[in-house]
Amino acid sequence: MRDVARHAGVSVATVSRVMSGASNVAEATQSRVQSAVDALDFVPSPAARAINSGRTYMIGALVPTLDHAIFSRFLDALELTLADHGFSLVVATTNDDPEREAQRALDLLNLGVEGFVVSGITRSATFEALIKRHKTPVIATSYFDPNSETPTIGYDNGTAARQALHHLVDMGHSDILVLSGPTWNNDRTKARLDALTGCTQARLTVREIPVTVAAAADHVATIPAHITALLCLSDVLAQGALHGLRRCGLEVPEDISVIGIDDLPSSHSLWPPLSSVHLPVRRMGACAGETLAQWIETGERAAPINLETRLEPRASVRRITPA
Amino acid sequence: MRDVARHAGVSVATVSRVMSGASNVAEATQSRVQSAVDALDFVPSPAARAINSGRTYMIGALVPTLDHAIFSRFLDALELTLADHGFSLVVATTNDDPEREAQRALDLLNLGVEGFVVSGITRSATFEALIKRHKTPVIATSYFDPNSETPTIGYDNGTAARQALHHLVDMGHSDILVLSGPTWNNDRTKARLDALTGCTQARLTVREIPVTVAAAADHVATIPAHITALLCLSDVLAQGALHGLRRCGLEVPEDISVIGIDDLPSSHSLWPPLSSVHLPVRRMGACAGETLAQWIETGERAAPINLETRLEPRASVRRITPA
DNA sequence: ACGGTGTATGAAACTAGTTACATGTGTCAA
DNA sequence: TTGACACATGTAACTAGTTTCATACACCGT
Repeated sequence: MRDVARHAGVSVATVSRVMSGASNVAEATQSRVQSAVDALDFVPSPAARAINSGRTYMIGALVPTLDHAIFSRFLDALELTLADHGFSLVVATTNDDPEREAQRALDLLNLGVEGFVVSGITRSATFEALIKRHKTPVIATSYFDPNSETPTIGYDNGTAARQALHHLVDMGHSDILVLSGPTWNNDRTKARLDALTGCTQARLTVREIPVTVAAAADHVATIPAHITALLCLSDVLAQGALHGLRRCGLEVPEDISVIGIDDLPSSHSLWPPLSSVHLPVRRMGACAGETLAQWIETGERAAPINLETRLEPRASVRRITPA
Repeated sequence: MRDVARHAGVSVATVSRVMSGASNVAEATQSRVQSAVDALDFVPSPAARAINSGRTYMIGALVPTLDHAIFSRFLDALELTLADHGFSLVVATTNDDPEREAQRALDLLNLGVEGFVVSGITRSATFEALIKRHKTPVIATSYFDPNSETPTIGYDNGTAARQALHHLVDMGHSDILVLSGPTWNNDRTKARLDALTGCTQARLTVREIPVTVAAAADHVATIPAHITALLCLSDVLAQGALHGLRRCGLEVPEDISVIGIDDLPSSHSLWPPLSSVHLPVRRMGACAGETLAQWIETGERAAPINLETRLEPRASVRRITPA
């Protein structure tokens, strides 16, 4: 900038004024500075600006993975909303590992993020200490708990699981196999599972497997004969189950009913169309972005928001008369 | 930092040394500074560090959308690789709009990104001018062109389209409907389409529709009777087509064959399993990350990389004997 | 006792901007 | 003609750290 000032025969203050939307700089001076800027290919340093304004306009998002429709939809909506508020989104993946989450949080803090959006409410002590120290706003998503210390913007995973279960029960099913992803370090899955156990209307058998199409497809080969319905705690598992059942020569829903949770965009165009519980992840992303932007601008801590999940009954669940 | 120095009874230089991995600071002084840091909850300013080092360790990614498996897989791999090299990923979506891409690029530049990963090779003049000025490394992906001015790391979209076409031709199909997404502002789709027109082994009818399951499902209701195969330029369209054909009472592949391009993870577990051309997007993400990191560290311009696409023949294409 | 060497530390100059305050000039009204 | 005021601009003090260079002191060998 000193160079530009010298080249234009003005002071650095004047160059600074021109660079940041000149308020009261003479027309002539303005163009003289602009020429110098062009001649020297001058670009102002973002870091230097940030040091003065104290702002970076960056938000960090910590998600288990980007390679899953549920998180990428969420992030898409989040990014769109944040962009509207002048914020940019820095993404880091945690693979559901709290230690890695804490490490990546530190990285983002060292970048200068002004706030965080994270998945779930379980965080390592390191992470907790970090955000307390930096006084960084954090919003937890994919979860709803009005009493959580960090504001949650999401849905009640227990309710979602119960909606799926009740649908199966309503349709006459009582021998149900629950296909779950790992509950280790995953409070969303744990909440879904916890809501199911203790249910007295049906006999539930729970199986914990990796959340992949292949694992679910392989697993359904070993389903006990008395099972009439499959409750998959995520649509990816349900898709795998559908595939695996077909491979075993079983018809859905004639031989066995299947329901999922997530309602991925592709689920309704499967064959048979997959019954599922819709999770409002786009809305969640927009809400989280809006709320976090507000929090940062006003300094007022965000309030938790509960978004409703919705049962989407489709053809993969059949009504049966109990034996 | 001045406060910490005063509190510990040392100079700012010493505090600075302690904060950045003390090399030669006396044990006693070190702990005295640490106490002061803890007492005052001091956290160093990333902006001030950046201003001195001239580094931000941020990479910007510009993609059409996050809400599409092909881009989110790519970004997942990219983020993982960049993290290994100490870089963080800032994501911005462009919706395939060059003007918006340029705007978002400017935003990211004002954040201080040290490099860009973009989709395709078509950029607005504004964008071009911007990166020339800032001398920011840019890598174009999802495309391969060894002669492009910006290095490309990706696959040949024309080859991918031809692989799909040749498979259909090999299986005896000559009356083919091509379902394409919009070519407007999308050089990847355009390249695929261009590779097909001029083909003499089959009669091609091209239809351009939005890239959604619903649009494809609706469209297949109007397929001319003589068509024996559907070539979808993306798996999302193929999935929609599969769904729509079923709705029309047509069997795949008995009544009509369908092939896609992308090979989304879910495609092989559809019914029927979808034949497709596999695009190595994970590898592309890893390569792009690796290469860009190298470029930034060494200053040596990256070389283009061509990744092979691969035909995945599955059950959705049937061999027929030409009438 | 003296000089050489090494380590620990501080003062001040640096990174690249922004901004408060002072100053100079020109216009207009009293 | 002079005071008041607006406007344009420069000076210098800020933002928050890093780094160079100088210095002080301890230790060791002669």
